[in-house]
Parts: sequence; C-alpha cells; structure tokens
Amino acid sequence: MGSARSALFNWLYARHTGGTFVLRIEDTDTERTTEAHLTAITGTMRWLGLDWDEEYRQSDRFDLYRSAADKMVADGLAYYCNCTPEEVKARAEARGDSAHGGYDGHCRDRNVAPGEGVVVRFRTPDEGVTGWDDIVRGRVEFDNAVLEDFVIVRSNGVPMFHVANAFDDLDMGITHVVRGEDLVNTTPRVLLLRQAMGGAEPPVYAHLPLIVNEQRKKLSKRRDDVSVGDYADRGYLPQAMANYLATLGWGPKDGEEIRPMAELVELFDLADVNKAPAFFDVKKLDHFNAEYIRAMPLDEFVEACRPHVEAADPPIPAELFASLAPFVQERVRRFDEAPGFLDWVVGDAPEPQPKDWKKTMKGDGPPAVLDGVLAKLDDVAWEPEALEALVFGVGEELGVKSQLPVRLAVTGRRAGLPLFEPLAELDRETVRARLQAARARL
RNA sequence: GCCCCCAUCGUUCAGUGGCCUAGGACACCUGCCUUUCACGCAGGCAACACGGGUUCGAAUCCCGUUGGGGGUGCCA
Repeated sequence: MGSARSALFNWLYARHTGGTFVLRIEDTDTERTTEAHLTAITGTMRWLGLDWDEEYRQSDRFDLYRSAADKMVADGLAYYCNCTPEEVKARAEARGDSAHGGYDGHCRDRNVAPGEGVVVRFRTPDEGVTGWDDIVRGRVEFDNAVLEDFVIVRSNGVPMFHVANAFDDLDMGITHVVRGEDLVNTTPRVLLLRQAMGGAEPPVYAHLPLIVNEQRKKLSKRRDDVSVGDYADRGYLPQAMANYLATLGWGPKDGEEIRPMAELVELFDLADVNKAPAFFDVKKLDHFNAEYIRAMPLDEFVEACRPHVEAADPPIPAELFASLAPFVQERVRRFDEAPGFLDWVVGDAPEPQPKDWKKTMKGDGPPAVLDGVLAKLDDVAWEPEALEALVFGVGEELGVKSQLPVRLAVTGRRAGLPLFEPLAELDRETVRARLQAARARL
C-alpha cells in the first residue's frame, strides 16, 4: 500500500508537470526477487491506472554498477574488505558503540585483495556534511562522521541498491526522486556515491510521510492489510483506491476530495505534501468506494459483482441478481457485500437477532399482522405491487405499521433491500412457511 | 545508545502573523425524507500537545519540554 501511494504521487507529479514516469525495478536483492513480486508490482500499477513511460530492471544492469564500483576502488574512493559480519558486530559491541554495530573502517588501509568473502565498501568522508533540500521536508543534513563505510558490492559480487541507484539516477537523467520517508537516511549515501561517480547536480528529492496503522506505526505486511491486490479482491474500485490514496499526505486545496484523476493530476503538487504521517482509514476508503459504486452504470455494477455473486453459497442466479441489482447498488460499499443482501432469497433466512426480535415483535400488532397476511396469502397475485398492497392493507386495517414484522419473519433482519421485489422472487409456500414459523414463536 | 523526522477535531485534509469565536470530509449523534435499510437534506459533538520567547498581534516564526515515528543489514 505504501509503495502504491509512492508510485501514485510520482505518477501524479510526472503527469502534472508533463514529465517522464520511470518504472525502475530495484531488484538488487537476488535472494528476495521473484517473478511473482514483479508481476504483483506491475499488476497493481496497471490496476490503479498508473501507466509508465520507461521501464528498467536493475538486475539487467549489474555489470554497469560493478564497473562503477571498480572505478571507485581504483580512485581510492572505495576499498575491499574481508571482515565477516560477525567480526564487524563483535568489534562494535566491544566498542559499546551502537546497538547493531556500525563498521569501524577496519579494512580502510589494509589493501585487501578481491576474492572469496570480500565486499567493496565505500569510504565515507570523516568530516563535513551531506544534505539536500527536500521538497516536503525542507533542508535535511547528516554529519558525514556518523556515516559508516557501507557495503556497495556484496561478497557474491552483486551490487547494493545505493550504487545501483546513484548510477541509474545519473545514467537515466532522473530529475525527481519521490519515495517514502523510511528512505531518508539512505539518501546521504546515494548522494555521496553520486559525487564519487562525478555526478554534479543531484535530483530533487521528496520524501513522503509514511502511511501508518492505528498504532501509528508504519504499515507492515505481518500486521496490516497492505496488499492492494487483496483490496481489489474484496471489491474496491481502483479509482476509489487511487482517489483515497491521493488524500493521504495531500489534499485538493478546495476540499473537494472525491474527484476524477484528471483533476487530481491538474491540482497535485509535491510542494503541498504534508510532513506528518497519515493513518490508513478503511472506513473512509469505504465511503469513497461507495460513492464510486453508486456512480457506476448498472451493467458495470452487475459485472463487477459477478465474481462475488457466483462464489456465494448458495449461489445467486445471474438473472435474479441482475433484476435486484439496482437496489443492491445503492446500499453496498464493496462488491463483496452484494451477496449478503440476497442470502434470504436464495437460501434460508438467518436467525433473527434476539434484540431485533424483541424490538419488532412486541405488542399485539405483529401477531395480528402475521395472521392477517397469512389469511390472504392464497389469493394474492404473486408480484411486488400486489404483495405490497396486501401487507400495507393489513396494516391499515389494524392501524399499525405492518412492514417490519413481515420483513423480520421473512428475511430474518430489520434492515435490507426494499421488501417486495425480492419477496416476489420467493415462492408462495416458502413465504407462508416463514410467516407461520414466526407466528408460532409469538 | 546514535542519527533523522513529525506534532490542528477520534481520523484526514485546509489554514502559511491579523479574514480563526479555527473550515471541509470520514466516523459518531439528532432530526427530516421513507411503512425497513441505504441515499439525500438539516443540525450537533469535537482540535491548534505543553512551556517559554519574538511581535501591537501567533495555530501560523524561534527555543525548550513532552509525546510519537523512521532508520541504524553483505534488505529496499
């Protein structure tokens, strides 16, 4: 979700400014890279409507990064190091230095030769400051002294993302880097590497506020629903999702939140992005989604519901759903909620909640209503209008409102679709049985 | 521990020294509409974390405190 939001802001800015939106797959961690991840990324972007103008995979370009690293070694800006991670950590602990163990520069001048178990480290400056003017955060600076000599090429020869990014930003002429705030502290490293590669003007950086959960912590795969694909499966519309995401950390000046992408593109500016983290509020997403759903043409709505309608248990016949769909469309916030409105039509009605039963069936009215309807059930024409006339007629004779007792008896709930259209889809005997069962309980 | 960052209603966005008795949206509550619910409409509840400055004047600028977050990998 966080990456999708970053991609969205990149895209909005690129489209707003008429720039070029580059999709760069940063798959330098060969252990974790899978084809499935890649298709998940491109699939999500396509789903959200974020089209890109150029596409690269860093795993196709390892040789370029390696030569850049070699050149830095030759220039004395980087060096080989054969310390094992254990050794590095042990020395750090001995120093009582940092919690996780910063590298101490042990191999800086040892002239280690390349080989098995040897990494390339960048020689960070001991003095000075590395900083940049972040579009959203303003001036951000790091003392070079706190930057350890970090690894730029692993012992297996695969370059790390810092070098890859520094090289690619330069090579691809990247002008703007828009990403999550969790990447701020890697920025000085990339900046230093860029300088070492002879890069002059750095790109413009914009570090977006994080999207957080109710605990105010960065969304995490373990604890939170972060998969955009899962939201798609549950019946969220991509337009609604993109629109909602656009209001996290940014918002149109005029306060009009729900609006077409084209307008968002027109209004969006990185300079207006907030600094404070934003909570991912599913309730508000639901509202956006409901608005988009109600605005859909009916046939598109029916089509969007189809997977959920077909998967329902018991299944809902397509024609039945189509005929009742207009009523469902007004009430649903997600497509996966659609079958729930028709469960009592295709299967047994749910057992009424005790408190609903008490509230609805109290007094002399309900039994009289049920008796009255039951008495005339054989003679009524089996169509919505006639059923409505029957139920309301009984109520008028008795001087009470008659819908609720009938509704609860037949549907098991106090709330739901307009009663008589779906009721006409049930057969006479089923309705009789349910009314009698309810009457018997009074 | 060290580094970096953040701080307006429960949530989100607005507000960039006076127009703020702080506005919109979501959520919540009330009423209207409707013989259900939902939609719609009308209202309501509800915030500038705290303490110092600067200034004629501060939600807006500065400092500190408190609180929260991110990072600290041969992950990105």
